[in-house]
Amino acid sequence: MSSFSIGEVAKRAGVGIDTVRYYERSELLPKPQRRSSGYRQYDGSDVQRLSFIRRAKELGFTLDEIRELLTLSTDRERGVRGIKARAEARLSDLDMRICEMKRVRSGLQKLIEACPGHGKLETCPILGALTRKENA
Amino acid sequence: MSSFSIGEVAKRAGVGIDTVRYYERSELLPKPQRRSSGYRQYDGSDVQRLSFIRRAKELGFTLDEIRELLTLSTDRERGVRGIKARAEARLSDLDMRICEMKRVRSGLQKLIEACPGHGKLETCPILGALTRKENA
DNA sequence: ATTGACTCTGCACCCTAGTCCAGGGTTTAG
DNA sequence: CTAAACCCTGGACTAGGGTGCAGAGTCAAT
Repeated sequence: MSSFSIGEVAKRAGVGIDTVRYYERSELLPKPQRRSSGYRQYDGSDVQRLSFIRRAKELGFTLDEIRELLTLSTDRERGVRGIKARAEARLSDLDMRICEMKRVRSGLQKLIEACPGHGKLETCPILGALTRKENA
Repeated sequence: MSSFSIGEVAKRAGVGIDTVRYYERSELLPKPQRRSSGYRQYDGSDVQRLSFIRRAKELGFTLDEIRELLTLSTDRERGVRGIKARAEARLSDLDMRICEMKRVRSGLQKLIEACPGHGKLETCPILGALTRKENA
């Protein structure tokens, strides 16, 4: 039916041309047909796959993880279970990172609250916290 | 008084030897004295500075930001005010990132909740969300 | 004196996820 | 026919924060 050049498929999926070629090299996208001229030829399923990758990236999956998701998405046996498991792993990873960032945030907040914002350097608690000896 | 070799100063500050040399190249650490043999010679203040860097990194400052903090920490005029301002900028950056991660998290969570974890691939909402056409 | 641990330099390399370039060839509109 | 716009390849380059290596010199203990 309809076939697209690399520029078209890139535009439809909302990624760069170089990105499409990069994904091909990285085996995230199957090697496409070529015209006699050597031009790559794509179809709707490639647009879908590229969009899949883009959206998964927005959810914070790495390209490695996405490669796995793509494999699972064609695996009738382990498919749905596997995908849910990946998503859950991704969720708990996210939770850990959020938690860690909150911890850092509150430490920093306390220091800021304690800092008068003027006066001698010696009185700055932020500097103090960074300078103080280990486990003081 | 007491002087340390690069290996000692690295161990005391909890960083790698190569990292110490890298920080010297990057002008985060002043060029140390050398013995006649060419060996670098450090003292307590270097350990402190390295520890400062390590802790600031744990708070999520980049090496560039740390370079700034170190400059400010010796600037009598703009010192405390400047440092507080950097810390505040860092805090709001942190807030933004936490917020974004929470947004992603809740999107993922919804998909997981909707996923039965078994059955046909076509029924998997996670896959569905990734596959579905833009803004559907 | 010898062994083993340590240090020196300069350079290359790792990761991720692309981006950019040169120097060609191709397609399409006018 | 020609020019613009597109595409091809291989390779270099980016940022950030280091790590590793080779080949040579040095230090401390026995």
